[in-house]
Amino acid sequence: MRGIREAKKQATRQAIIEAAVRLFAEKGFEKTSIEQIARAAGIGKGTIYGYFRAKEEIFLAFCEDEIDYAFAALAEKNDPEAPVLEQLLTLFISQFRFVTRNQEFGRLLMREMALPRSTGRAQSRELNGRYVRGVGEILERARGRGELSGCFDPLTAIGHLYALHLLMLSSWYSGYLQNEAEVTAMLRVLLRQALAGIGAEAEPSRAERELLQQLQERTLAAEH
Amino acid sequence: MRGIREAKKQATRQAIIEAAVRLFAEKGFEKTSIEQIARAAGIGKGTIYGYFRAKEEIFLAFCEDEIDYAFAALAEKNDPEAPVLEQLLTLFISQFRFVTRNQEFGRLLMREMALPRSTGRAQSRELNGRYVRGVGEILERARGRGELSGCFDPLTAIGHLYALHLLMLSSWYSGYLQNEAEVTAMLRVLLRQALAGIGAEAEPSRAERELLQQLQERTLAAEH
DNA sequence: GATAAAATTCGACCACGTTCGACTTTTTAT
DNA sequence: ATAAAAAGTCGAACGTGGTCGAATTTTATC
Repeated sequence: MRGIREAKKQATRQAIIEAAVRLFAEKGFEKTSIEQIARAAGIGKGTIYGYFRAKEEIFLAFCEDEIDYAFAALAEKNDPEAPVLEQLLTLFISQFRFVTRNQEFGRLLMREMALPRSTGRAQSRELNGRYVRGVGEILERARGRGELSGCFDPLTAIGHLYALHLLMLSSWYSGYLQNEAEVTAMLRVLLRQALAGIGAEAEPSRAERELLQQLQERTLAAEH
Repeated sequence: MRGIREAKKQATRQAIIEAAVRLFAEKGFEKTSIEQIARAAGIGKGTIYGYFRAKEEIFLAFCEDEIDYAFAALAEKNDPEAPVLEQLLTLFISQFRFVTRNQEFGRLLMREMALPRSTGRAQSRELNGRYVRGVGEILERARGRGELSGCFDPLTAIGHLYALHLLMLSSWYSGYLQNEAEVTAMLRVLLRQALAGIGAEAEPSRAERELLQQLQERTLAAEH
């Protein structure tokens, strides 16, 4: 019976994650102690470190699961034949919602994903890679049906789009964009512009101009 | 004499920063304890918290000073009549060098700037704002001398460029870009494309294609 | 100059994340 | 079946960042 250990181990691991997530959601990440998690999971404090190297890792493990789920849900919701702009918007907004459902969770996750410490690089790249490939597929399909002019470089195109995704999250966390409506409007403009560079058409609009004006004041004003 | 306090206060503050920076550079941020900083600054542990609310804040105060200096140095080095692409590159690379001179410093700083906790928003916006305005000025000058077609929106243009700056740093910390040469080459391509969208011309190249190919493998490959 | 009020300093203290090594349970080898 | 090895468990102990209140120094008032 080689399996007794394996089975227990997975069960314990899951128990830790579940206890942790429940407590994190209740009281926040920083206000939840390792000891409380251990108690809630019915194990000793030190045992946790046999499963996770640090408190943060428990949280990231949970995020990985959540992201799996979110991507699956997205794939179901997304119409692979919709205009490329709409598909990208769906992807970005879904990421936005995930990240902002709990602000603290999202910040920790994004910090680890976008600016990982050297020990977290592999994890970061795995998560980023999934995202990047998601964007790539959308672009590839759009090219396949002629929506994008053929002469674009997939890597740099993805780069631009990924950059906008970072910009969106950063703007949200810095307070430049304050709600989903603003985020959506801003993304629409920026994505359209980026796609124009890639090889779709872009036109300005009216309500958007107003938002831009408003944001301009919020962003460019010097503080002193 | 109302000044005795003020003078001492500034001196102590500076002493803390200097001691902290020296120790951070010697042993790293996390390996340096508050008590060690206090000892090195010749004061008690608790006193530090009269000047800074958290360990991290000591470091950020130092960064602000450094950034002042870096921007001043940049303004001196930068040729305001050079092609817009070169000016942007100078700015981005200077940021890159600052941030990567000490990897750990840079990561902490960028995390605080790009994804601030709510208490750090003001600080984040102040630092970001400086950067954003720097980009804006470069664009404005370029437009003034006709290098950019007049019909671009300054805010979204800055958005795209700022996004690329985030992308660059994230790619470096995730290990996708591994040295300054790669960063420079990649930035050149992406900036040129972004500027084309804004209203300059862009053409591909040869050596760049090779790098892109190489990066594509590094970035898009699925891990399993 | 004396005294009250306010600001500042300090290290003992607290709670926490992480490490350690003694102990228990499971696996492997004979 | 049994012993040795390996893997896993545990809470005491350690070092840390941050708090607190008593003590000290500076400022304000007369």
